[in-house]
Amino acid sequence: MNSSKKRRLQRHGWAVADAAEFLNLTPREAQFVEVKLALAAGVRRMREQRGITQAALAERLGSSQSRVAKMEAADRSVTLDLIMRSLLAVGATPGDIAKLIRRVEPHRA
Amino acid sequence: MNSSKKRRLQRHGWAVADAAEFLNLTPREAQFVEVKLALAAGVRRMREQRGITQAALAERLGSSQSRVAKMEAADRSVTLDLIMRSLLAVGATPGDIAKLIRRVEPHRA
DNA sequence: TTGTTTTATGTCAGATTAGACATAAGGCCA
DNA sequence: TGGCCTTATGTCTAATCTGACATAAAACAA
Repeated sequence: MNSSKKRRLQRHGWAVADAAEFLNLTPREAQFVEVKLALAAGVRRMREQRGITQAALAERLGSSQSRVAKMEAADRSVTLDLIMRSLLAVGATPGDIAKLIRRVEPHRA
Repeated sequence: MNSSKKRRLQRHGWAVADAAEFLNLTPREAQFVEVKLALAAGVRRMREQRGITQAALAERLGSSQSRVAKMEAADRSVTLDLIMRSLLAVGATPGDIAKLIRRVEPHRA
């Protein structure tokens, strides 16, 4: 991980970690973060595919553009609830969502 | 839905609805609630399968028995975040979680 | 370049959820 | 019946998250 991204993440409260660094977190927490990242990335991808701006999505959600930006960045201040609502708001089906989650690497037992 | 359950849900702040009644909620909100219910039910099922008590799960989560009870009831005061962490805490894999979500009925477009 | 649109970041007050605790209720066994 | 274990419900305060706003940065045209 490059150090500027690292600093940015740390500013937002993440225990910065990838691959080996994930050892800072418990395996379960690391997995949780991965799920969150995967779903947030799904929101961005589907939103862009549909040509919807963050502001437009925010309006559908009754939220704000800044929050959508933070959500897509999987900022610590964003709950899975908002991410899930966003997925549904961009038209993701349960099947789409399931697919995003299934791709997350299971952690070694 | 029987009326006692209905009353119980209403006490907890849910706009009570199933099938036709879901028309109270926007389709997206109804879908969100269904996802939440499905995942919460998954926690209960997997926890029971493994013979773990709510108190034991709470300890793994650094939470309390009462919160786990509310979570399994998909109480309004419980976020998807806690439900997701719980699934991982009872050993659900991303595949397991994906399966729970995929079963949710997509709402008619 | 300049202007326009979109996205990113920072902050805040108000709303919501958190874990904790007490206690009721249910289930089970002797 | 009486204990014992487990789950359910209600209620606190502290912690966290929310939408909103301002503004910076980036992306893209003209």
